[in-house]
Amino acid sequence: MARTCTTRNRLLEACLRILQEHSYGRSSVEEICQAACVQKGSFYYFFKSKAALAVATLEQTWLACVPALDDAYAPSVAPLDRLRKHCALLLQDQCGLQKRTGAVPGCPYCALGSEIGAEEPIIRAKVIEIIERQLTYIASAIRDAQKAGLVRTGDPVVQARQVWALMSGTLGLARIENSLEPLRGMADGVIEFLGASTAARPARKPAANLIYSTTKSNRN
Amino acid sequence: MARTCTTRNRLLEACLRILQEHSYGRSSVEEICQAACVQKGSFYYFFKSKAALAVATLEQTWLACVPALDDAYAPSVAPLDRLRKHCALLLQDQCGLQKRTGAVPGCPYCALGSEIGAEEPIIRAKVIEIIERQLTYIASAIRDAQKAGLVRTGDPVVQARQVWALMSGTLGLARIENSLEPLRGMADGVIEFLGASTAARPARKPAANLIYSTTKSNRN
DNA sequence: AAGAAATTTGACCGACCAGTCAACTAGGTG
DNA sequence: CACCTAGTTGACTGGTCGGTCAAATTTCTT
Repeated sequence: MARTCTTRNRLLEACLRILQEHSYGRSSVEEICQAACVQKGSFYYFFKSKAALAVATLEQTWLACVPALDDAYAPSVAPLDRLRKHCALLLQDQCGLQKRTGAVPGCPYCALGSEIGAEEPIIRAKVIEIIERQLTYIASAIRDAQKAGLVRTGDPVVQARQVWALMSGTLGLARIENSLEPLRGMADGVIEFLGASTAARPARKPAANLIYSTTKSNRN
Repeated sequence: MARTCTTRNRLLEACLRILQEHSYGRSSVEEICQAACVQKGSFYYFFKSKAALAVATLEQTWLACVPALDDAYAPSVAPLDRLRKHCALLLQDQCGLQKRTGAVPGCPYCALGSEIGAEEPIIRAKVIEIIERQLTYIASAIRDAQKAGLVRTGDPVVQARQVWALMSGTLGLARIENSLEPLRGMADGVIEFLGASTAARPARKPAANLIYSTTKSNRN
């Protein structure tokens, strides 16, 4: 029971890696299989379709970055610093991916959701689900910041969606321009959007885990 | 000389229409030709490749929406109202497209740029070019708003890129969720991002032209 | 060892797709 | 009229892709 095979995980890893380089449409099952050293038949033993693999990859990618997010949004962190850390995580991750692949891939959830969400309902549903989870983090930080009187008032849920849009749009711009530059001002943009009275300087810490990176975990 | 054929324009129109419904990868030349009532051979008489058609379509789409943008950003309009009008235009346009196609397609430039910018340099270049043009409008309004003391200070170019990211991210969210709802708070979000002191109410006017709509112009 | 279950293999299929091409047509010009 | 050019046609090519399948192999269980 314990010793199950790595094939499925290799496919998930390869899928994320390839989705970061091409679009969904240009990422063929064949290519993913080759990258994972798996035969096509095995692929369809584990996944019902290409879209099903994408869904599983999105979920896995999310799970892999939860620890880093939990760390950034730890209650001991000042509310606005949580958002700063979130932005720093995104920058750091895109930076690592750029070094490895030569391209800034942006947010895989948004890329997939935007590209084929309309034609693959299961992918759209998963993307929306993950976005909702992200919004939970952001909204909670905003709520706490409001309670502490650090920012202007307003519906935290509405504001969270706008902060998310700002982040997502910035990642999109980074992807289109293939440049990390837009990401560098992202944290400040978020803070200023929230109307921080006189924001303290961000706490610069070497964050540990990356987001959106190909997972190294092997748990089945 | 004057009476040239409509084939090329029909292809541009059909291309935009189909790009609003599918992704680039799922939009086949065949399909576009059928929608335009044109044979494949004719297609390749006018365009070197599928990517070349996409580039021409982006440019044409941009040109078609310049008048509405010029109107929204007219010097006689108060700086912040220009941004409000811009947002209203986007909402109005997505609304019309939703009614016609049943889906909220988001921004075609971003969708294309994000999907295949990395693999089709000519498309990436055109998308970036159009984004730059949009930024010119936004930055100018921000500059004027700052001069009038309506908003907080800051580099207008940097702020324009962040405002653009907010708009683009909101459009992306609307596309993913297939809902106009995110767009409704977009103008307020932009204004609040800029830190408007005590912003006056937006001027609600029935704007004339749409953005991103299939062009009705027939000029060759 | 025997048998069952899980996993792997790679050939194969039908569909689709971007792009080509040589022949055809219509309209304008001299 | 002959001729030319811009535009049109649709069959065709070479390749790719998502997905299937029956058989082979490995692993687990008894």
